[in-house]
Amino acid sequence: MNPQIGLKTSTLADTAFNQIRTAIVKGELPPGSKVNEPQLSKQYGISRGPLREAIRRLEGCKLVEITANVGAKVISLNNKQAIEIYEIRESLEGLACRLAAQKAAPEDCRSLRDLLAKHEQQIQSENGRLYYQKEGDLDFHYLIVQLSGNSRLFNLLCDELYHLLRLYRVQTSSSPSRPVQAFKEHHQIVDAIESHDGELAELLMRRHISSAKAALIRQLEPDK
Amino acid sequence: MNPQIGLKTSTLADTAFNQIRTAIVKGELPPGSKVNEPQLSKQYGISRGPLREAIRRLEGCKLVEITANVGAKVISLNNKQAIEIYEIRESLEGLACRLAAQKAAPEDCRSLRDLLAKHEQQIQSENGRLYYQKEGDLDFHYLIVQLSGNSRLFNLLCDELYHLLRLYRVQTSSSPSRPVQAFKEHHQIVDAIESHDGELAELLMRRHISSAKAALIRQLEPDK
DNA sequence: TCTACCTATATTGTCAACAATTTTATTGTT
DNA sequence: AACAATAAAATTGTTGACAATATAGGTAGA
Repeated sequence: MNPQIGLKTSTLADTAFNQIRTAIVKGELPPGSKVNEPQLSKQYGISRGPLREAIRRLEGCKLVEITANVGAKVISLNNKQAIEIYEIRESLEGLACRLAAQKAAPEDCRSLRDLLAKHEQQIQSENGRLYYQKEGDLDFHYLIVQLSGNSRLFNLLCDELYHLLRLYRVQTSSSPSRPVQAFKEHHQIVDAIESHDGELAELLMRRHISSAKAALIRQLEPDK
Repeated sequence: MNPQIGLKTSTLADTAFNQIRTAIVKGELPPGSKVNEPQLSKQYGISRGPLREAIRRLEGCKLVEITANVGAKVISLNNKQAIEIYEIRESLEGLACRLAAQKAAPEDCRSLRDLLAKHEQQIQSENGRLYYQKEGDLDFHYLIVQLSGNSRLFNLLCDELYHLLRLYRVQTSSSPSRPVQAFKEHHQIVDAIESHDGELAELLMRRHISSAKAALIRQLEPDK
């Protein structure tokens, strides 16, 4: 009788989109590899119609590149492109940080502190440190973007750029190289947000990401 | 014999994508209106398959919103969303400007000067002034983003955000309200770029767009 | 008149078949 | 063996039909 509130029915194209995106970001579909429609169609048990719609959406997210009459290929980021993404990220997360500082409520700051505390605990053990290298850093950035209150910014960063960065990490099998330093910088950023100093928060975040970018560039071997 | 170099064959989905996108940005498909598949399919003389792929790509560009089993609607930007876009634009074009200043070659600066001169001529006559209000301003920003050399940034701004701004302008039938002042600011920005002062160029561009945002907010009536 | 329910219509979601193109394999020639 | 031309296979592009869902309209009852 009730149309099952909260249990939103999803279309095959949507679920395929999510599945393939996950597969790409996890590296199961390696960068540069071809996206074979008949194969995936069989694999997911759907016909090519919805599958192609999913692929078109992936194209919109810049996760695959489509050539007419040839098909889709999983995107492969070269170093130049990775640096481009870092530049954009530096700018946008600076913005997110400034906005977050301007409008952060006390409970928002508490959430940030809680997250930092959790990270501190995890960073005690080597295991936690590894975890932090992998996901903890992104968690922090994720939360700040959320606090910025700019939903389009959230979309842009969390639904698009972060996926690309994950992809790049898998591709180069590299992880953030400076967890302890990053952790300190996170603390400074929260301090700035808590005192509603938007300019400082933006500056610190930009520096933070710029350092990460510099670390990335440093470990690059000469690339075409 | 030759596979027709330069005459790249395009797919029906691609052409439909471009046509519909233009129709949306021009206002022929008004914001909030439903995207009817059978109707458009008939209108463009193609079947629903490629049409749906085109719509999925439009979803990726955030120009339509799709609800499962209901269909696609042309996006309608409320004031909050427009401000969000301006915030992002401010940040990203600041970045573009800084990068452009860092790497601008003499001929790049000449291109900028030429464009400004052209705008100055046009701004003499009332007609030109109207033209400048409509497109000249975007031309300038377009060129700077190009000079930044960050191709993903170019994509983001020129292929996505600018289309949304055009859409919003059509929607509210508003045009940039301060062409003379904007023109002056453009000059300052080019000066900064020419002297390779990235920081200043970024600052000026952010101010420039921030002013536009402020003008927009000023002329807003209270919105839900 | 309003509401609830049912019916009819239209629209979206999905599929399988066909056409067009590209990629791979094969053959023949030098 | 290397190369070009050709044939075969596989893949992409497109279409029309059918199923599932949502929308619109109409009828009965209060």
